[in-house]
Amino acid sequence: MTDTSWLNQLQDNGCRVTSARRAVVETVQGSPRALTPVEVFDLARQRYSALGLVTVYRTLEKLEELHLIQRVHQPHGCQAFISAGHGHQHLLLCKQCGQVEFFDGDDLKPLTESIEQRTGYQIQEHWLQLFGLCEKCK
Amino acid sequence: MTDTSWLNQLQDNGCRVTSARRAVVETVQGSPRALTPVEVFDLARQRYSALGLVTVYRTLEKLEELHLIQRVHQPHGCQAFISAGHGHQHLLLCKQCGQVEFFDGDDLKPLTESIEQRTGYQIQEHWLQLFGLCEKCK
DNA sequence: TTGAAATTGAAAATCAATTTCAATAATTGT
DNA sequence: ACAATTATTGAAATTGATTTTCAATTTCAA
Ligand SMILES: [Mn+2]
Ligand SMILES: [Mn+2]
Ligand SMILES: [Zn+2]
Ligand SMILES: [Zn+2]
Repeated sequence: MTDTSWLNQLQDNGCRVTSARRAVVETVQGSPRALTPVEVFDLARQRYSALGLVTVYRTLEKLEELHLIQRVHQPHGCQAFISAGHGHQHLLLCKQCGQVEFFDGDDLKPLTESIEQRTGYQIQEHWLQLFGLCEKCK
Repeated sequence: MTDTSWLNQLQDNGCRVTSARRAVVETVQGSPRALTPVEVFDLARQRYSALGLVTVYRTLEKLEELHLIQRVHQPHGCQAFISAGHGHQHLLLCKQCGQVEFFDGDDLKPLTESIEQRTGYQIQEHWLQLFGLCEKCK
């Protein structure tokens, strides 16, 4: 996913390419950790100083609709966003520095089937998130 | 966990037993689904009509401190609370009616060890949540 | 180049959550 | 039972995040 590609996808969905959007897109796309709207605002203004916070909210909303970013839920808050993972992936977060990694290969089928039998529920989705310390922080 | 026990635990931690707290405790404790502060407010006022929303927030805060309730994160929002699970348990939520069940017996050790090797992270915690349809709703 | 349509940021409005505070209610010691 | 002490209360004000409104500007297809 390159910078151009995010802007292209916006364009393909009837959006116009503007300086404000470029600044937001470049900021969020390059971040190794999840950013809140205000953090995006502060960082993106270094690229385009006339940027308004409202446009940050509006752009994040569009990027989330297109599944280019995703919301990250954490004990401290659930307002931050990160570049979306690809396919079936889950998040691994460093509790120290906030660095985000994606992983895949989790197999929850045995677990969910056993729980379906025990509870009578039909399981459709799961949320899985790991927390720990990254190589630098541990 | 009976009603008395929650109020006793509050009392043991230096809190007084009041009508307002009784109403909030009885409401949250008896709920099969997660409730937001405003939902607690509306339901608890049927028991004690003079209740204030501020007291709901304050009581929920205390109950969470004592680990008697826990916050439930969902796609639509992360403000709701439910009676806490016991020991190492995770949530199973009905997407239709919101009914909450707890389950245990998940074994993520093989997965986390493999991810520790792949990523160099030291994994400390995990969040797991299942979504689906309960017996009645499916 | 032109003009329609999307986008912008400032300001106002909304909504959830917290703080302040004087009045009230629960406990403690008598 | 009865004060005296202290926690608790709800109303109102405040804060902080997000959304809406709107007139001015910018983008882009023709
Ligand atoms: Mn998975
Ligand atoms: Mn587990
Ligand atoms: Zn780290
Ligand atoms: Zn259900």
